[in-house]
Amino acid sequence: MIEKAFFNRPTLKVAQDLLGKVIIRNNIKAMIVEVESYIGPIDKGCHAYNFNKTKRNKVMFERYGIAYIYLIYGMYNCLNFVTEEINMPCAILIRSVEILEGKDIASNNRYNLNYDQLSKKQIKNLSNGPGKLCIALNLTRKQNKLSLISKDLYIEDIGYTNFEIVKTKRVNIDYAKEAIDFPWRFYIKDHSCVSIK
DNA sequence: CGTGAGATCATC
DNA sequence: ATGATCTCACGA
Repeated sequence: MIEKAFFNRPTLKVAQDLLGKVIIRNNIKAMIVEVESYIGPIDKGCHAYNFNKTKRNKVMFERYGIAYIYLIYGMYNCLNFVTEEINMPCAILIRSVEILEGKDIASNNRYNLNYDQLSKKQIKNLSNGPGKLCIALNLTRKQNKLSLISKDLYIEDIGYTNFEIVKTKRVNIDYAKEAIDFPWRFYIKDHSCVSIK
């Protein structure tokens, strides 16, 4: 298990170090393939821009090492990892994972089918997006504020480092003014599970 | 393969 | 009114 101090480092560093690590959840192992960083104090794309604290985003103001999960577009959840100290609202959005183990559990969460019953398209769409991976991993707002070193949700290092990191703009934050262009989205180069190239 | 509309609701 | 998204139908 990765210790909590892992998250007590600069958000952009933590985000890149998360690539290739594995989320353990309900007997599912899911490798992190794509992330985005959100840095409240200076980031107009972030819910907590300019330290703006609301009922929804207050978890971001807590200490590093917990999950921030919120509802988006009325029907989907997004999983974030909170970084930095208390009252420094920063987080990392998990955008895509590859299911390594527990494929039947994940595919049942998502499609009510076993993995070997999935179509090619369903396999591709199993967990390659922030909303999709939350369904596959059975994460909802009930897990908001959950510790990232709990038995129900934690991270492991499986020693996978043999990849290049692509750094690019974040997705779907057209309203974020100058922050639109911040290169704070990171993904594993050439990985088939990346949501958008 | 790509495109576009509709779903659906907490938040501001 | 809007969104850190996804699905489906449609056309190529």
